[in-house]
Formats: sequence, C-alpha cells, structure tokens
Amino acid sequence: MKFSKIPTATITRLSIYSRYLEALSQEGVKIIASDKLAQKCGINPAQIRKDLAYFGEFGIRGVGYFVKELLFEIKRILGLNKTWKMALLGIGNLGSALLAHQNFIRQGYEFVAVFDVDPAKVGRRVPSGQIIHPMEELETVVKETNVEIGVIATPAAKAQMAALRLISAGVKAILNFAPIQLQVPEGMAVENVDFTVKLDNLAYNLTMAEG
Amino acid sequence: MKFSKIPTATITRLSIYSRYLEALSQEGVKIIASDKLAQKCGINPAQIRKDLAYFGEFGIRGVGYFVKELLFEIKRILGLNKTWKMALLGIGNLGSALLAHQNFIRQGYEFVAVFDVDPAKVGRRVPSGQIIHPMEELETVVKETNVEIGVIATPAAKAQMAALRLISAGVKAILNFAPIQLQVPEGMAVENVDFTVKLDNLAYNLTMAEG
DNA sequence: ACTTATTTGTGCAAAATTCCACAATCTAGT
DNA sequence: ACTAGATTGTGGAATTTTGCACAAATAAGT
Repeated sequence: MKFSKIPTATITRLSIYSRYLEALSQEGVKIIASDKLAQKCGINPAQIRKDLAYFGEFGIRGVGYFVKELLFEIKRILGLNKTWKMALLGIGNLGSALLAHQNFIRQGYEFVAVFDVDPAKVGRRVPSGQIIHPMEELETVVKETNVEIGVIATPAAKAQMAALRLISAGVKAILNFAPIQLQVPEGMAVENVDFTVKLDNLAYNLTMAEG
Repeated sequence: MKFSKIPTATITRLSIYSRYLEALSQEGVKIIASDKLAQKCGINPAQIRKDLAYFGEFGIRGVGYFVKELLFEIKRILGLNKTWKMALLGIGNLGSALLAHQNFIRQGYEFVAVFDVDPAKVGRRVPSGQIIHPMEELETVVKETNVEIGVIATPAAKAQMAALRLISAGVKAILNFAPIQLQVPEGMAVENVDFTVKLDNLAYNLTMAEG
C-alpha cells in the first residue's frame, strides 16, 4: 500500500491491538486471526486488516498472524521500541496517582522529572523516587534530562501556563489531563485525557435512552 | 433540522462548548459568536453551528449566541439539568484521586457509593465521607442509592468482573478507567478513559515527526 | 496432485463527517 | 426606510472512514 496520511483512529486502534496481543502473548497464544482479535476489541475484522495494511503485510493467508511478530511490528510502528522520557507537571491527587501507576504503565514510558508550584512540595521526594522541582527549573531540567513528553496534571487554571513552559523548553508532545483545550502552536502533538467529556457523553446517552 | 442519528463527535464537542460557555459566563461575557468559540475550541465555526443545528436554532443572525442561554440549552441537551448518581469501583490511587477531584467536577455528577475488594479498606471512610463497601454489596447498594453510572477504577484484571456486577445491578452506563476493552451486552453505554492509548498516539507522532 | 477449508489483503461502494459558501436574518447608523 | 456590516443556519460538495465481498494465498487431508 502506498504512503498516505494515516488516520488517528488507526493509530488508536493499533494501540488497542497491541494491548491484546500482549495479553495473548503472555497467555502463550501463538497465532491469532483478525476475526478473533476483532471480536475482542469490538472492531470490524476488515478494519484491523486495513489498519495493518497501511504499514505492510504481517499475516499469513489461511492462517492468521503470529502474535509475537505482530506485537513487535505494531510496537515498532508506534515507536515503542524505545523508552520515552516524560515530565510530570502537577503533583496533586491525579499526579500522584499517575506516578503510582507508573509501574503498571506498559513498557516504554518513564517519568524522569516531576514539577509543582507549591513551595511546600518542592524539594520533597515522591514515593517513586523523583524529587519535586519548582516550575522555574522546568526548562533547565527538561533539557538536561531530555524529556520528550510533557504530562500536565495541574488544575485547569494552570494548565495553559504549564503548556507554554513545556513548549518553550522544546517539548513537542503533551498529554493533558486538565479539562481545558490547550492553545499550542502548529506542530505540537497534544492529546487530552478528559473524563468530564466522557461523563457528559454517558449522561447524554442515558437521557436519550430514557426519552 | 430533522431527527437523525447524532454523531458521538457532536456530543463530545457540545461538552467542550459547554465548558467554554461556563468560563465565559463567569467572566461576565454576554454574547459569543461561533467564530470566537470555534477559535477557542480549535474547531471549525461551521462545525459548531451544525452541531447546534441538530437540536434547534439557538443563535441570532448578525449577533451570535447569548452565552447563558446557549449554555443552558446545551446542558439540557446533554442531560445535565439533573444530578447523576455514580458508584466508584476501586479505591486505589486513581479512585482516590477521582474522589478528591469530586468537588472540581462540573456540577451534575456525584459519587453516592464507593466499593473495593480489599478487606483492609472495606468499612473505612474516604476523605469525601463515603464508607467503602465490599464488592459483594454492590447490587444491593446500587439499587438502594439509585446509582445510574458506574465508574471502574480497578486494575485491568478486575475490570471485566466489576463491569459484570454493575450490569447485573442494572447500571446502564460505565466510565471505564481500566486499560481494557469491556465486553458488555448491547444497549450498555461504555466510555473509556485511556491514557496509555493517548500516550501511544503521542509516541507515534513523535516517531513520525523525527522520521 | 487435487480438493476443501481458512484467512489475509484490498478494490470499491457505502456511510459518516467535515467544511465551504452563501442566502437569510438581525443590528445599528443615517 | 434604507444601507452597511455582521453572523447564523444550511445545502451540498469534498473528504474521510468504514466495511463488504472476493480474489489471492496457505495448510491439511485424501
């Protein structure tokens, strides 16, 4: 298949496939067919094959896909064949939860630096070992530690400022947990994790269902 | 405009609009044009107008939209003119963070019951006041307190079981924080909050950008 | 070797979504 | 009343995304 712009939805699905393949791999499953994988992921099987077709031919007709091989390829495609260095901004409840989750995060991501504005927190060590830096040090520390992804877990009111600092420090990707649309220059990759929006979707669905 | 199936994306955007309208309302802004709102939300202005057109005519040509009025209408559309009762399953780091966030959640959502499997946690009171129930009591408590939305903040391995319990208790909507695709019967509304998938998207973007 | 049972990869049509462009409508100024 | 300037609401084109349906390819049994 020729080069074409790859849908974001495809990348999102690849990530979901990789999750299942990882599970299958650990269960010792050697081979999986698109139908089976599709069923597990709640996705159309043709969709899976088409998603993969953007990047090459990874299956064997009449057989299916070798789980480990496909997992390896998808990880390579997603760029997970390296460890991404992240900075965490905002060590509140959510930030702490993310740090605690760190061990559970699938291989490939690591918080190398953490920041907060609160002088009471600055200088303390979080349970996972990192020392909390003041925001003022962001640019220096980010550059020193080669942070590639910034994670914003500040209150909404501080999020835009946090984003600006990350940007001026040269970070090109931001994972934003604050319930606000960040204003960023062209070329920045921003992903929002926004459960209030998801809740609103549920509320709408329930409202419609009941009339 | 006639009745037609409303895109999920439209509902998601309505939620985002409502967030800005709330901010504008608090700033005392009376009137907003779709162009301005679009710019703030990073969305095409025609898209906003079309989204709204699914539900009626809320603006005044040559003028724009009355902020408070439009906010009210969107909230009504989304079903936020009531308080939704939620149950939280899993009082770990993430669950605790969600409870702590509770005061910050936009009006309309409330955790009326919380659950955990850990006997050491059961019976204790969380900072926001709720007593942690054992999972066994889920069905009873959910029915007693009229829970409408279940929030799963358990480890991935326990999430499917948690979902099943919620379903059998009659809950029709689930907000799932576990990194797993829940298998649920037709008619259930499930929304996933999945930051590992978002991270993978960022990793892919960065990988592509650098070649 | 041939046949049957699978399952992938993909051309193409269908469906969904986005967005342009403009008529319709409103305000304000003269 | 009329004109100028602004902004909504929307038909429809353009684009994107999905998924059917089938040829191509593989394995296994006879």
